[in-house]
Amino acid sequence: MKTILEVITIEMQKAFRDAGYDEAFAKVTLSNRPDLCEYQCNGAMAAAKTYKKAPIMIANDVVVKLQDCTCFSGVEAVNPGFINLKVEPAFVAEYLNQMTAAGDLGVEKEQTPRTIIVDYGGPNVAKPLHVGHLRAAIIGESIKRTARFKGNNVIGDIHLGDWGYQMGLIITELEKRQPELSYFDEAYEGEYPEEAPFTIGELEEIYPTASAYAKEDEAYREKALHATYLLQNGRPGYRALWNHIMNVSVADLKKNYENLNVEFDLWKGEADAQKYIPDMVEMLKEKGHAHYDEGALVVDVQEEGDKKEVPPCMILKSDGAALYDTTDLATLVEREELYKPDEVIYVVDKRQELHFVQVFRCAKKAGIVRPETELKFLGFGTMNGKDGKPFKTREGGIMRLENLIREIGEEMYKKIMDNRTVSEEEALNTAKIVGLAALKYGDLSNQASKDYVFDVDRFTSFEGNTGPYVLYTIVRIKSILNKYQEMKGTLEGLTIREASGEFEKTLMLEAAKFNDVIETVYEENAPHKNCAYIYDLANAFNKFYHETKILTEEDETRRSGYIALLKLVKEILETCIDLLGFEAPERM
RNA sequence: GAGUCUGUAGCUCAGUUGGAUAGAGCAACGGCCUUCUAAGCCGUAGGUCGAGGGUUCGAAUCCCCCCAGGCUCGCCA
Repeated sequence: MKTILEVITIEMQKAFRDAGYDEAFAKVTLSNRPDLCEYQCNGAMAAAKTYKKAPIMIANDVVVKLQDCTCFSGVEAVNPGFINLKVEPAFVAEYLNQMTAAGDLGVEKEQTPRTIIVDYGGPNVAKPLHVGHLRAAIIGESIKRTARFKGNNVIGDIHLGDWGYQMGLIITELEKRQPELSYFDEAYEGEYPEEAPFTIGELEEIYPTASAYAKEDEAYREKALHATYLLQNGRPGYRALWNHIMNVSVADLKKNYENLNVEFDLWKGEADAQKYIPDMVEMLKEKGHAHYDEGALVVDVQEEGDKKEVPPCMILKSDGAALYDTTDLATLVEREELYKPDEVIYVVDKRQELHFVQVFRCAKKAGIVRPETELKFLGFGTMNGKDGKPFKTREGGIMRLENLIREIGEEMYKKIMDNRTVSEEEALNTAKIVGLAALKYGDLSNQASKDYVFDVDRFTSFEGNTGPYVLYTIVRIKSILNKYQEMKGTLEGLTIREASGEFEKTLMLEAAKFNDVIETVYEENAPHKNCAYIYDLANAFNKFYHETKILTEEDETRRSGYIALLKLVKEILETCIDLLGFEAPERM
């Protein structure tokens, strides 16, 4: 169904036409003066130049034509030329009833669904997830869910860092520790064991150890590089080890992302793209896109209008090895072949912007993707500590993600046990849900592209504009609805009535914004606007709640109207937080 | 050095893409629980929107120039 702004704009367009003006000026927006009106149109001022007329005169002409419109309870032209609109309570109630009946709250699906790949996550195997991975996961998940809600075919890809030097390092260190293993015997021709010769804990220790050795010991480094080379060229023992590393590591990653309520459709990685590299390099050379410069194979991506020099896209190093650019390009080749995406969204640290500019230009220039394929870079800022510097543990180290999540969960658990008398088990479960909401809301309520201050104390205080506040609001609504259902046996078949009070009308107008908000959040890839909206809606509800006796309302028509409204508000809030990637508990 | 992003209340952030009197939360102060969950609600105080110039009916928003800070700048990812 149409958004409420669209409905009102259509009325406004009609009025502009009837008054003899171009309907293009009839854009209606939310009012920025809620004391004066609920919606407004500033088109008369924009039209003043075209028609060489005072804006107020145009506004007056339009207002006359709006007099019979049943949507409005008040239409007014105000100097210098604002058109102020107050909507009829019955109109809003009717709109909300349509939303209730419409399924998915009346959100218009994409007419021609597109295939969208969201590339987020990007963890390296054999390394623990840390706070640096948090934003990609949280933001990417929300982008994915929103695009999917709008009816697109959305594929989330974790894009593992599972290839290259780090693997050579691990293999080298393993060989040093357990040279007797069959993986290192070149003459060995039997089956390799099914059990990995290490646990995830050992693996996480092996990599940093090996990395440190390699920096000090040149021979060790050479060995690791050679091991990388042998792995990439298919030495069976190394491939078998690689499989073990992958299995052990991916199992652990899945557990961690599950705790974050983040789910990938594809667990592809850099390794999957490798087989596309030789043909791609050949193509780039053949078509004349690539040339050698200082020994390396590069593709120029400088374009006219660039304010500064854009370095070429590096395809092969002087020693013939592939690079970051190469892998990302080959991944696009793979994606084009397997999924033919209309759009690929990269949710990565904004510091990688230049790299992606190079890759995107090269991919377009060389025809790796179709000209109409949208390649989007969604760079996010750094998560800083209270001191404004990148977030660290109290000891100054990098914070592991599982520790961060656990700390927040424990903090929540304490608060819940302090406040309420619930069973330990329920408190633990609730703490987990609320903690995750605090974490995600805290992140998503900031503009993704900006750095933000991650303040555990603030997020766990759950006052004001926080995830827990939103959850608390939902829980309150659930509680009322449950009680009503106990009395009446059902919550079905209720109708929202026109508002009888100011707070109720505000709440209804806020609820009616939902479709417009989702549209904006989707188009702009802006989850923080989703957060801002649910905060406003939660506020509107809490104000209404405070001044209205809902369950004890004696007029049953009015009471069932309240309940119908609450049911819709709850559904909106739950839908919104689902798009943000968290959920509400039954009680708090 | 070049490019780029950021600068809004003491702190953390919004600001509907040029609209009317710049908004929230936290922190501070004052009120509201025998009544649907007080993790809530109401109120007070807090601003030269980094500085200056320009564009126009109108600028936190667009342009120019400074100031301060972050980030990036070919064989790492």
